[in-house]
Amino acid sequence: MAISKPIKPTESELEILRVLWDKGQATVREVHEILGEYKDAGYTTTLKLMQIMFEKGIVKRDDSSKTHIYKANITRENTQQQIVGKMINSLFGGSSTQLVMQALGNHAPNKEELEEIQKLLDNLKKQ
Amino acid sequence: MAISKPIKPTESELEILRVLWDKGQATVREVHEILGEYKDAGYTTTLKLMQIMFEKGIVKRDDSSKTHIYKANITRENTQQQIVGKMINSLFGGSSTQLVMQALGNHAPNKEELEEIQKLLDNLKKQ
DNA sequence: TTCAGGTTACGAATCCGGTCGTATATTGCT
DNA sequence: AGCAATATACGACCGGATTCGTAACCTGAA
Repeated sequence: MAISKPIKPTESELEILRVLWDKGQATVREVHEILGEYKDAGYTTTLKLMQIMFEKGIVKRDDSSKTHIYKANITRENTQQQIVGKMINSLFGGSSTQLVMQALGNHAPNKEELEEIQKLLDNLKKQ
Repeated sequence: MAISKPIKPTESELEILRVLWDKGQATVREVHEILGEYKDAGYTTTLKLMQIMFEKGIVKRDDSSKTHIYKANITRENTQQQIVGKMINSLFGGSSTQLVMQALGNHAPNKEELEEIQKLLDNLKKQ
């Protein structure tokens, strides 16, 4: 397994990544309009952000036509793992269980989700 | 229950808070030396940070003697909740279950912890 | 009293994320 | 060709976080 550098997207970058992950790919305008539903920043702000993300290697883009098409260059799963891992260390003293208890305690899941977690738990017990 | 303002400690502030939470209280020097085990910043940097945290109300202090004694002014639990809640929304589309699966999948807990989680799960199922 | 060591206070420099204005290029239409 | 619409590129600014140098202030020991 290759060692992945500690990518640390900022808050704004995460918002953009979410759009890219959901849609698979998108132009600056598409991203900007989706973000615009709950946030108001100028178009060039979104553009600049995505350009910087490109320089950082967080996204890739197809610039063969005038309107560039962007895609995420890091996976949702990896990013989640990075961030959750760091949080477990910095906030929960390295105990994933503490985090799980917190999350379940304050955001109770529904029946189906409970089942899902139960299944995973059963699997872990077997090992 | 009083509405708690959205306190958002920075990364550095969290490091300091962790020391304060663990020890209950500490002087600037104590905090600085503990942080120094894995980080090197000048003493006055730590001091300034803690002074700013005091102004923000994140910590309180007893300045009756020359060497001030600091304590956290927000609880670990509240802070965890804040941050985990935000992460669930921004990274897991509002699904705490997704976060739980992530955490358990990548940081497998031991037997005792599994039991603990199982207990909580059973409780949630009853509701 | 005097001085050395440790402590707080404070201002300034720097860095980085986020924001935007403006210039420049490309494209399609008339 | 000329124009309007839309894109990208780029530099500048703002604010907050972080860092540190220096001054001012105790306090205990010699």
